[in-house]
Amino acid sequence: MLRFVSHKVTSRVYSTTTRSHVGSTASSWTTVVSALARSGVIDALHAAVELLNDGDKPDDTSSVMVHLLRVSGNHGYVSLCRQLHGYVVKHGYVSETRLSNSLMRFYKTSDSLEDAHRLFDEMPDPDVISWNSLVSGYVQSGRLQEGLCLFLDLERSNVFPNEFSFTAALAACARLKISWLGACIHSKIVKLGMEKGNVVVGNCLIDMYGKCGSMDDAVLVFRHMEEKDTVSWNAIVASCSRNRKLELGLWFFHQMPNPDTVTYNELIDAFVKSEDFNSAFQILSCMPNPNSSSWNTILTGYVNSEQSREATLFFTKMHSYGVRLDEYSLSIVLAAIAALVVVPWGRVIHSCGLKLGLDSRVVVASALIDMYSKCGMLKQAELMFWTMPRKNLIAWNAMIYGYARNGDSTEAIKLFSQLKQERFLKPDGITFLNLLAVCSHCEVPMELTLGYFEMMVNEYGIKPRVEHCCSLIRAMARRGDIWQAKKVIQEFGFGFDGVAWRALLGACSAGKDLKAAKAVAGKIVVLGEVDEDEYVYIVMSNLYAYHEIWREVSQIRKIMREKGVEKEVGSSWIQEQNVAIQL
DNA sequence: GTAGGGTTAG
Repeated sequence: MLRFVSHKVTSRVYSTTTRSHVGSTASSWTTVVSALARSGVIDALHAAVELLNDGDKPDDTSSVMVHLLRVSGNHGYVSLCRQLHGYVVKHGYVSETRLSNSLMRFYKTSDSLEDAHRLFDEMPDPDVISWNSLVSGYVQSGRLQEGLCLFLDLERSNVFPNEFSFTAALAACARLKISWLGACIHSKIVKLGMEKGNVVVGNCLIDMYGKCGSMDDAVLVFRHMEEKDTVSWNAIVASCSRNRKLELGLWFFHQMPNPDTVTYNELIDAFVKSEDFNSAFQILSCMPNPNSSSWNTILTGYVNSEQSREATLFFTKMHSYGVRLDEYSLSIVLAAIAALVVVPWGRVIHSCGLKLGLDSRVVVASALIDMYSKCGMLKQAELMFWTMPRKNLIAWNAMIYGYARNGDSTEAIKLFSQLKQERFLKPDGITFLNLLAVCSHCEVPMELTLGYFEMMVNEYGIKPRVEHCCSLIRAMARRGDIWQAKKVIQEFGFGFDGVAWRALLGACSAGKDLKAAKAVAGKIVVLGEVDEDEYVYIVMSNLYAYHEIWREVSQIRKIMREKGVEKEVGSSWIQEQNVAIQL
């Protein structure tokens, strides 16, 4: 028995008319299907459900089911769709590829990628559409590696990939910045003669090369495209903006026939990235149809250039101008507020989110977790985290970071083990960075810390970055194991990275180990990175002062004065705070 | 009146 409860009360026109056609099944189903295609959707669904419950089976059941699934899926009738799936199984239509494809589309659009995948696995012969649907499902929900693995499975299967398969894979390569695979796919596209005659393929290639930092290749693809649409132009302007080629971007913009809002937003982004906020404002005030994104781009620019105060002022301006605030506006301004540590403002944005119905969106909720934990309000952060309806990895990472930042290693580790139990989530490089950070400045046994590091590399295949090694260095140095820490730097090939040595210097300084600090500072001098900031000078000067070697202290102060890296009032305290938190 | 794809803000 199927049960359909629509969102609104409807008349039963269709059910009565269809009832009168006793015996003429075909015509009633034709009525239903044509109604589904045009208007009167809800009535048609009611009629269809009644027909099915009456045991009235359409001749072309799979076609009718495809229609019903599409329409009820589009209208958000999730329960009805699942029941239709049951009907399909019960009446033995599951092995029909096009019907399964319809069901897959429903599952992936209703956030049940796992159900879509399960369905795919049960299909006797999936076609290229089944494959594309699943690959794009993974790519669109941000599970890029899994999407790419599936694409590679498709390549190995007996199904032949088409343009749609390649565009989905290229999108994943772009976001993961895997240019070599992107280039492989490009050559395959050329070999198959697909690079001409399909604008979307060209657009994806421009975007992929642009995101991978290969500006020249992006331009080359753009130049060779026979047909260009607005997206092609926007993609090339975006590539210029991303790769800091403001002049080139402007040049393309002036050639462009019909710029749209996205084009102008890209230009705003290009100016903001080169910290030319005045030009960005100018575009915002002159462009034809500014939207929330146009404003958000400037807001993001302020946050990224560490002008949090300006960001909050700009947000106020957005509000007073009546700009529609979306989930991104809220999450960006929350990042600014978190940096400024102003809880009352954070609360205002929280209630703003509640009012707009955006508070449970992943970006907003994660930003709230981050803001509350940066303001030391862990209980509030926890409340946000546990009440989130769908938690993605960003939310988990934000909460682990919250514990790490507040020095609660027990809770951080507990949450990490809970994350490991999650079926569809996998810790990433950021997760381990937060976890190792908490190990490095709390009383976590060294074996456990090393265990996490090895787990990251061996179990999850994550290549350690210099930041991961810095945490390990701090953890070792904290236990006085400066020379083992030094070995870590060299073992992982970060010997030429000033960041790693600075981390070690910080560790030496915390342990008041002057001898080791002198050696490490010497290394930084050799690397030629000593003039980058006053950090090395300040650490050494403080360390000499601690050991009461005043001659060296005044010597360093003299060098600092000469080089113009004068220590500002209070900056030493800030430095120490930074060393203490170091996340 | 059958199913699948791309660009911007995070």
